Amino acid sequence: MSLYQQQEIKLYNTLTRQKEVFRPLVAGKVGMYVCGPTVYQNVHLGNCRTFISFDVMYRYLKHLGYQVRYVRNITDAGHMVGDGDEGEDKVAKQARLEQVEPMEIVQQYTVGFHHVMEQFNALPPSIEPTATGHIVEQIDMTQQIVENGYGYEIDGTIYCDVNRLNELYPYGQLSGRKLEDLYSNTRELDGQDQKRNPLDFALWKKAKPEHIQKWNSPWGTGFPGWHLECSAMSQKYLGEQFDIHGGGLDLAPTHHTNEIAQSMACCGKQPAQYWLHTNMLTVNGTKMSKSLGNSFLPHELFAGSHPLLEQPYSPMTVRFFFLQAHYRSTVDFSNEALQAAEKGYRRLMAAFQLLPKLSPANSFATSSTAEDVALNALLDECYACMNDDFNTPQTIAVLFGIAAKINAYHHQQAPLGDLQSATFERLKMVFSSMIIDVLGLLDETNAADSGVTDGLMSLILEIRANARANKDWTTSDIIRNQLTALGISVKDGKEGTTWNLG
RNA sequence: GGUCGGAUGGCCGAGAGGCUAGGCAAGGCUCUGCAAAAGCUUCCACAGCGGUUCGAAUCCGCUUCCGACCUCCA
Repeated sequence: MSLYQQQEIKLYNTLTRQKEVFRPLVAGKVGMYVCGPTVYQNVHLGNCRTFISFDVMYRYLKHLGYQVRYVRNITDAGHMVGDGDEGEDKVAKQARLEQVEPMEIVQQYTVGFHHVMEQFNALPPSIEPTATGHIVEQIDMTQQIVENGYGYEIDGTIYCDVNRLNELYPYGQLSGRKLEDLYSNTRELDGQDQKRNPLDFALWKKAKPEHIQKWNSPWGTGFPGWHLECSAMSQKYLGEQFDIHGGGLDLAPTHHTNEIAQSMACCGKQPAQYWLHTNMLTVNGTKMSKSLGNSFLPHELFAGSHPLLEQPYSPMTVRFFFLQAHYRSTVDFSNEALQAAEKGYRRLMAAFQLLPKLSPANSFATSSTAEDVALNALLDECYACMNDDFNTPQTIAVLFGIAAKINAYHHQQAPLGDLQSATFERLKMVFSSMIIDVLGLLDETNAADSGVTDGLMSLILEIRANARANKDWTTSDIIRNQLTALGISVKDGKEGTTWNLG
């Protein structure tokens, strides 16, 4: 029996604006699509937050035993700079600015993106398709939409007919908007004259002669509209209908709304059962965004090399910081908050390190005790919290409760022997599963651990133990102070001396 | 302007009609050669004004502030 058969997940569906019980289309399998980055610049932290949120969902679903196919695209064409249809392709523009091939831009920033996600310990998705690698699929989908009567061609560009689609289903549903509201707020933009209606959007665009990234199509030379790649690729790898579609909240009103439009126009089906949206990262209460220029690059954060940063923050500190807020809430970046997260993360990992060293003074309980019941309740709660729309902050709160238990057992402030043997095994399994497998936290505080370091530390601490036995406090304190200066903290406990980095 | 979402203790952040959030910071106690760590403990918050209710941070109105989207952004 898989864990998922014992756990009922509820998740907040943007489409219905309520929490719903998660039931995959195919029992035991989950198809998840997340809108990935446009690779024309360094990823910034807002993107990272979104991908870390979905990484935890992916990890948790896998932990529960689901077979998950996680598809996250790389946008390397068709994403426009500026307003309307006359903007320049982002990748092409960057290529022009850096005087290199578009594919060089794509390569450079894709590699950089992967590197950063690896630093954050995010698992790679199952499939990471690119827009340029799926031009044929996008042309096919456009043709199908035209055949179905929801697309029309004007001078080599194919538009999606939003008015007609709205007869089929409520077009603005995902962002809670009605078509007339959308129209009343449409701005008059240059270059939109050829569309029948301002809300119509391009499926395929005619390329100007100077355009670098372009392909042949039934309508002449052109390139796909930005929204189309996600529809075409999710359909190819996950089917016409799949379970979860995710992305940043800012994608909901336009990009995801149009993805739904394309799928409805092509297949007459809502592509995803559950739409999940992560909220924005803010700095001083304002959305962190590329265009506002208030974003830190991940490496600036890790190095502390940004005027707004008082110190470096490690990838795991940042990951932990993100997970201490729910994915649907905004998170505000500040030095104070990050420093608090850093200490909390270390506290949690210190307990994690103690866990394998625990053993009961005498023997385990053979029947139920109050302590045994209390601990089992905490372990159950970890799952209950994750099941509740992947509530990582609550889960972490429970993990801190468990950490306090572990600390108390270790310092013999509470008797480990009050647990039953099976409960102790469960404690070890659940605590490390939650921290390592589900939350994806690496034990950074032990990162420099190696045979040599361990050996040296044992030697040093043995010398110090001798000094202490002789009440040679001077030597003892010199050793401890020097180690502290090196970033190694030494803690003398009843059961001996322990050390760790940081 | 339209639509949507927020305002929680010194700070960050969960929760969502009665039941401890949690982390960080601060105070006290225990332990300790000293320290650190740890455990216990104190600090009982929900923007304002009305209303519903036996009971509201949580529901309903109004007010004030803030943000997001409506152009590109995760």
